[in-house]
Amino acid sequence: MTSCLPVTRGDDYALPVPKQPRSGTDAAPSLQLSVDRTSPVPLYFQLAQQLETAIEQGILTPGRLLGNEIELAGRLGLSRPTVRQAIQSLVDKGLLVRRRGVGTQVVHSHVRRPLELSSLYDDLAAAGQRPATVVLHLTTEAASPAVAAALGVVEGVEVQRIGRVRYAHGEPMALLTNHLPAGLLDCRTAELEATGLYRMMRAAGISLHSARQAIGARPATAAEAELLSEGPGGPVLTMERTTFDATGRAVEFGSHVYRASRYTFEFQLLVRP
Amino acid sequence: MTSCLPVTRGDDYALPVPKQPRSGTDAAPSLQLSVDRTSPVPLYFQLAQQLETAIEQGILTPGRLLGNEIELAGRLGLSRPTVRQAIQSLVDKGLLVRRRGVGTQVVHSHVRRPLELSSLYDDLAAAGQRPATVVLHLTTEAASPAVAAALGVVEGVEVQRIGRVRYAHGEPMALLTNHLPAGLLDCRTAELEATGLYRMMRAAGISLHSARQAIGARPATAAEAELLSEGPGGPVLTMERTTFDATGRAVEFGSHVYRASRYTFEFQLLVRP
DNA sequence: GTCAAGGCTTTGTCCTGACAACATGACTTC
DNA sequence: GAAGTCATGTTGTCAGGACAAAGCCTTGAC
Repeated sequence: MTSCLPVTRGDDYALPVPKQPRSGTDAAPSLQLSVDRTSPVPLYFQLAQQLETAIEQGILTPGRLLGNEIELAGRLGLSRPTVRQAIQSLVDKGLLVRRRGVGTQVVHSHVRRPLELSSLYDDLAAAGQRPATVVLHLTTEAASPAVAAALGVVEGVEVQRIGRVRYAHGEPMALLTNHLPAGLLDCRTAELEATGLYRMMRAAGISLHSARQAIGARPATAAEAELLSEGPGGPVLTMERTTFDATGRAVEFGSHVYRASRYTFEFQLLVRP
Repeated sequence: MTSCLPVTRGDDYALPVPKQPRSGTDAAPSLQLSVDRTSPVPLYFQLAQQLETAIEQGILTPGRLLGNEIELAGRLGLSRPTVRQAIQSLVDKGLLVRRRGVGTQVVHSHVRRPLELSSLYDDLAAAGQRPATVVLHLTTEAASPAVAAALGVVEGVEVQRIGRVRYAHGEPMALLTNHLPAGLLDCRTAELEATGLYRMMRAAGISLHSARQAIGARPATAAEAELLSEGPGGPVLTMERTTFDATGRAVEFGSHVYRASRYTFEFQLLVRP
């Protein structure tokens, strides 16, 4: 267990005016950072997590300069590449900004999390809206041309089809239709109604890697309006998504319809330099 | 200029069956990679670009294994960290997948580009749809509560307001309303009608860093329907976006309305592990 | 007073070397 | 024949050092 004390370093005892650390934004972090070398968790990851929580908790305030990398490495007993790797991971997340000749700075608020492959179930649960699900149908059928193209399978091959209504606070929010390659996931109605599809897939060892999405809008059909308790012809948000695993095989094709009056897609995104 | 020849390495002259490189997916890349040490372009970046174009052009086919990092470094006269940095940048883009003990593999098709901070103008131009713009108004006004909150300024402060109609192939596509902090950008109608707002901002040295977006839908108002040549009450897609620069200051707040019958948001996204 | 030159600080890039963790296939043993 | 074990190959992690490039501030000259 390597630890490090707060306050500044040892170059503050000589000069009367000890040469402020340059930038107007105060530096000299008074945080306690430490790494545990006996832990199997990588050192750079330990450091990154501690910095991230410090930012989240407001201990590292926006605009604040981190100490320079060399000094930080020395304080923690790490090498500079390790510290750089930790910082880089937070830069990739958009929490820090580096400027050569200046230092590394905490980004000025606002930025929270970049866009992730979100699941409606988790989003609702995180927002405290008690999600609930009713399975409308759960069948296997021959892949239509559109489904076959999305999943990258031959037309007419057997695929699993899941139809659900998702509720929040007892109100219908969305109509979810999903197609999965046959045999990929052992779906049962009880499970589908208790949790989200992505959770089930992850639990089954399917690693979600990337997805292709299209978001649009159109008037609701009569059947959709009925199921969503919406006026006929009212606008609905549509989202089509094909999800791929790490090897690039499509593992899911979803075609979802949301009540426009109750739902919007919100996300954050970063510009890569 | 360090260069490297195609074909395999020198361990193929002894054994009758030269011990295939393990995996079923063929390895032994026959690509020509080279780095120019006199160039100011970083070595890792040169390598990353060459690998990326090789993947885009299909020279590196999906599922194919890259040679291992040590050998690749040796062939190019680079060190392993440099090669790793190049590979890592492509992993971050979703083009490659690493698996410990196995190797680095080209991702299996589909994946193209992750979501970027896209500009409608550039998107249309890239799709070959000749975008055109008409400026409706270009004024400065006192910030409304909503605008002030989005831009992080005090209510009532002067802000610039831009209203535009964006056309594609002569058809109206979207109504764009943007608010900018006063004095940030010298906007002129001629420029606004010739290019996109983001291009102007980048050209003015404003670095776009991150953005917060919300996408929804609603019925069009009478005025919107008129401007968009859409039936009254027809569904429109709405997008609100606040863009931040590297220091976290809001540089733009946009409130856009798209014809749902003509436009959908399409994007790719990655899951970070 | 203004502008240019130089020095300092900090991150960016790159190298060398080493060991650990994991996946895979072949071998051995039961 | 099946299961466990070992060897091998690959990426993951980490150290320590060196120089380059860029930003910022101070100093100096005009």
